[in-house]
Amino acid sequence: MEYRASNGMGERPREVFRHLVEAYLTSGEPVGSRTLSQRLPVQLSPASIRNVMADLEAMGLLYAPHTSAGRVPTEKGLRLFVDGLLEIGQLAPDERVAIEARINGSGRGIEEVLTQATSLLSGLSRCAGLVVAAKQDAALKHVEFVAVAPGKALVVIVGDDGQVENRLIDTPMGLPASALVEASNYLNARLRGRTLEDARAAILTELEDERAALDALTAKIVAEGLATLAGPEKVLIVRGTSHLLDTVEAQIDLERVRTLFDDIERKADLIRLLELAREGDGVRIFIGSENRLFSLSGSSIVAAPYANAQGKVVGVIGVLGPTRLNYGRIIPMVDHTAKVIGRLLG
Amino acid sequence: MEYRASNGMGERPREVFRHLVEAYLTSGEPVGSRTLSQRLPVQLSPASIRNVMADLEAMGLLYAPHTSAGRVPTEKGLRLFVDGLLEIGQLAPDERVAIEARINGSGRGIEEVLTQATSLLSGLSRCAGLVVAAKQDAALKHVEFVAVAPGKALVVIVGDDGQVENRLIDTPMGLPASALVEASNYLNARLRGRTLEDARAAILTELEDERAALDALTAKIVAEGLATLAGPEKVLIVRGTSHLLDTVEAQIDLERVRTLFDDIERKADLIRLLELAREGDGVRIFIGSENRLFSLSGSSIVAAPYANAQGKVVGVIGVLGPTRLNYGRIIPMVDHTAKVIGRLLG
DNA sequence: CCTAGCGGTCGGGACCGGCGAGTGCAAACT
DNA sequence: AGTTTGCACTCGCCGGTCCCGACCGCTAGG
Repeated sequence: MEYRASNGMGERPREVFRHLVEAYLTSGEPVGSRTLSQRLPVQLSPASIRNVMADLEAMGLLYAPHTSAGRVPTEKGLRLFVDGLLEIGQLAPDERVAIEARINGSGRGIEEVLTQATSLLSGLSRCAGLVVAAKQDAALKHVEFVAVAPGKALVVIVGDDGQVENRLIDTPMGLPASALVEASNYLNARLRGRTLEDARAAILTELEDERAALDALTAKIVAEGLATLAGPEKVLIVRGTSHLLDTVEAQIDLERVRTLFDDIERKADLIRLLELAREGDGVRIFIGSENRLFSLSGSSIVAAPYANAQGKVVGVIGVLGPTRLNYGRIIPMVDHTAKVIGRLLG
Repeated sequence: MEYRASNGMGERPREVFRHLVEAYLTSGEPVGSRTLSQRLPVQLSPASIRNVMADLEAMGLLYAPHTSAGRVPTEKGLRLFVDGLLEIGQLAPDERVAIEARINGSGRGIEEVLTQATSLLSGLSRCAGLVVAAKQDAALKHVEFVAVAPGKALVVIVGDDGQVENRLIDTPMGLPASALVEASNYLNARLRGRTLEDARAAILTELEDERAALDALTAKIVAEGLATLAGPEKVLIVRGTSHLLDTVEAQIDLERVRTLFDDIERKADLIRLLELAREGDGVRIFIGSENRLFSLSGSSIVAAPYANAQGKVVGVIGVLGPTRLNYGRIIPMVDHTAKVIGRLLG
């Protein structure tokens, strides 16, 4: 009569698997049956463990780099581990304090806070730290057109979060100053408190239907201003990349690290990947080549979204390291950092 | 009767030295007397060359990593080489074309142009590419104060080069809108066409002397606006860092590369170093640990300032790689890129 | 169902010797 | 005197061998 867990594994295999992964995570080397039998809480001979491991290997959770080496978890195995078996540690009190102190202590600018948080995370986790701050869908507070030269005007957009954005647009020659003022007023009346994406479509259709009480020139300015606001710009901050060279694996397979650096610089793929972490509000974990977006051969990402005062997700912060990283320690770390940032944005 | 050059070296030693460095630069390995004797245009036996090399070693220009290895130039030797002995090659026509096409073809935004140029440089030189764009002393075109919330105003500064900058300032409660307009007008009248640094001191003293025809409130705004404009902000763009892992040396001495990455991220030192390249208008070269600012152990920087239409230096572009890089090829490359950028800014 | 033991496999580290590149010195050459 | 030749010596590197330790799978026994 045996207890069967939902994942279709008996109690013993599960325990063996869990300890194997934990041992692997700290050592980075293949784990053999002997080591495991010493480590396991229940008394179990190496031979029995070998049998269990053979089963696990058949399930695709483990593999042996070569005969007569220990076993290593596969990506599938790691996934199972983090999904079900991982016991998430408590954040060490000193780390908790460090995070709060350093983040609260940094300057006021939002970008500065994020930079601080990232480099802190990278330091604590000894991985690369990442932040994506989406500039796009913050609610708007104010829009202003400023003439800067004949035929040129500047659109200044101030977000609710204090973020400021500006674009240069071309204006028709001989545009009266009043048109700019009018355009500003028109947009401010409609945009305030809404997100850009939100308002844009509505205003554009309104303009097309000529329901707006604007003269042609002003309407043109408004349209042009809106168009430039389209760009879904994201900013990506990366810190502590040098940690990517720390691991033993990196020394062997330098080529992999090279492509990783290139990917980070290209950044587009990385941003797209991190965007996936926005859905759902917990920590998300991407292991190895689970997704095609990013050639993270042998790398994992642990990322958590952070929200502003209105509970709206405005960005993602996380950590990038080898698949073999201390998930139990890093997950609460990322989680807590995201929360602290969220609190600070409120 | 022997010809003696100004650097206190005979003709033969100089030739030997030059060829040794060139050989080293392409191979990266210590160069022995036999190899050199084959390479040298004049017939000379290995033994004679050994004698010459012994002299050069005594002068501190060469050193042998161990007995019975070839010689390698010291930093002092490299310095001498680039200063006097280096024959600067012509830029290959296809490279010239590539540079011009890619830079001219990129978008209009100045930052985008620089990013393109940097990643191009990094690609061609197979090193990391660097740009420092100084935001500070572009001439100003327009300044505007925009009220965004009670007690908050935005200062928008538009530079001659189209660069836009903004800062949030606190304003006294109950500030009339007219004060902001007045402040804008006041500053525009005085700032236009001058650089920030230029105008700032003058205006501040004028304010203190109360010579300005402004009411107290407006004066306060102007002062506050000016204060926030102080920051000598620089932007650093780095591309192609993965090339730093290319060289054979890197594989051996990963630790060095690690600190290099950290330095690049910290960026402050790097910027300070690159700023040195602004003085004088040619290409400047920093070899190894010649300067204390930056722990560029084993790294060199080749950098050139670029100027705007007014001939004012507004930034520095360059390349960061191992000391052992093909100076003859890279120097004209950096030089030309800087010129193309300058032309584009005009 | 577990355990103990056996035979087999494989990677890694230590050791050794030969090879080649390069040096320095001294003697011979021009 | 400067240059070349020859020679002895020093290293670092490479490949081979050997041994050890860590594992595994299998089978027999509790």
